[in-house]
Amino acid sequence: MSHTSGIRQAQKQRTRQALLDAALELLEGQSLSSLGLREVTRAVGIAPTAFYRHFRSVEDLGVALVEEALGSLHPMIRTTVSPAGEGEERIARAIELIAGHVDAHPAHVRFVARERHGGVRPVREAIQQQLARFTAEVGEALAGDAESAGWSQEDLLMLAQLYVDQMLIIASLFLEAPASAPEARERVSKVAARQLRLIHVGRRHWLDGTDAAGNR
Amino acid sequence: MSHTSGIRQAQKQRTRQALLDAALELLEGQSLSSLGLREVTRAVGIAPTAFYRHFRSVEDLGVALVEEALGSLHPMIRTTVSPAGEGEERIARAIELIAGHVDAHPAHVRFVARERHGGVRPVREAIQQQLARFTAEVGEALAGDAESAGWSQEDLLMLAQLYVDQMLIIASLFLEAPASAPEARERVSKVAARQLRLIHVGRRHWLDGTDAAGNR
DNA sequence: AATCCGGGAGAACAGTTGTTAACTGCATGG
DNA sequence: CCATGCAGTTAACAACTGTTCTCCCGGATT
Repeated sequence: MSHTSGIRQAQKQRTRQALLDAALELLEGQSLSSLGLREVTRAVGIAPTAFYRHFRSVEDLGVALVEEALGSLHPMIRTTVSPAGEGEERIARAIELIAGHVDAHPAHVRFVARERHGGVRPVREAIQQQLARFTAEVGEALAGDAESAGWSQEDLLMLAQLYVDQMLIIASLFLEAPASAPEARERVSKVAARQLRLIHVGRRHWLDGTDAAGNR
Repeated sequence: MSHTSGIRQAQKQRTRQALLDAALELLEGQSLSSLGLREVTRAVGIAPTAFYRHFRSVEDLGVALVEEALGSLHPMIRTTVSPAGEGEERIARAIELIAGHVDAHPAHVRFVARERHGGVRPVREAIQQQLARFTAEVGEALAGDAESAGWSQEDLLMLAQLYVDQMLIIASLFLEAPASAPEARERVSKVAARQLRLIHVGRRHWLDGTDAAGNR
């Protein structure tokens, strides 16, 4: 049996993390499919062969990066989508939250945006899977909302998907807006807010023409 | 002077096209940043050094691929977005058109989706530039629409951007839905239609709470 | 008919890559 | 306290990369 504690295990996880960090940094200028095993170990300062003690391949490392980038983001969903409040205020808070996350973890965001449609199948699928989880969670959160009364499960999920995709788009827009240019950031915020607002308006009037409303 | 015609020029453009085609095919399983010059020439059947007669680097070839993938798509915009008709019908036609395009040129679509956030700067920028053109064109087309009366230029552009992004999302969804599974395709069509419909509803009620409407 | 031009071939270069094998040192469990 | 396990090292491998220089040959130009 292997204890979870101990100097040995701790050191292992430390170099493992170093590999992840180094890879993430190297990935700012290239895609995962061109990231070399030796390149990563060189950046960390260990022998190339030591890589195999932690990952079977660079693909494997990529999948681990997906978990690191998106795995810890799930709790954030509930605390953002679900709380009540006026629509306009919720939109502003969501955008602020996205901008803050991009500022805090730009490399993670870039990685996800890049590898979502990237050349490495397992990584692509891991991301899709995480995003599907997000969609399901957002769907649940939306279901608890008063504005979702009368909505079919199908419609709720399509709206959730719309929101999740929009989050990614907004995040990648913030990523491209240099942190040193507050004007660009503000422009992105403005446009993103309007888009979310339009979706919100569409949501409010979604059932207007339905039989359930009686008119038509 | 170099004549535009002649056996010589024709043959050159032929191998150039062969390079583009081979690259596009190789890119189905990897990203551009990992595509090797030799890899491409090997697939075409010419010496590695001959590559330089056509492109200065793989990056250069990538930019050319962007032009090939998106350049010829601009005329399609007007003929899709602008023609009048009932909203529901326009949505169905747009989705059909996207599905058809993905079926006809899957590799091109995959390339754009992949390299839009990919690791090669010049290619990324070329794509962004083309998409910006699309946004402007869609914006113009929307401006001529009766439903856009009273809309500010800013709002029109944010809606256009929303549409363009949505087109890409839908296209990449079709790409992932195997052409051999009509059920998956149908599911994508259904969800995409609902999303476009919701955006359309939001568009119709966008100005509802505005002073221009007199109320509130 | 003679010349020129340029797409392509060939060889060679210095580096790089992933992966193997056999090793060393040290924290760990009995 | 000693034997074991395992993170990390060193050396070596065949294969591959982008790029340079030199050459060749056939269509184009005069």
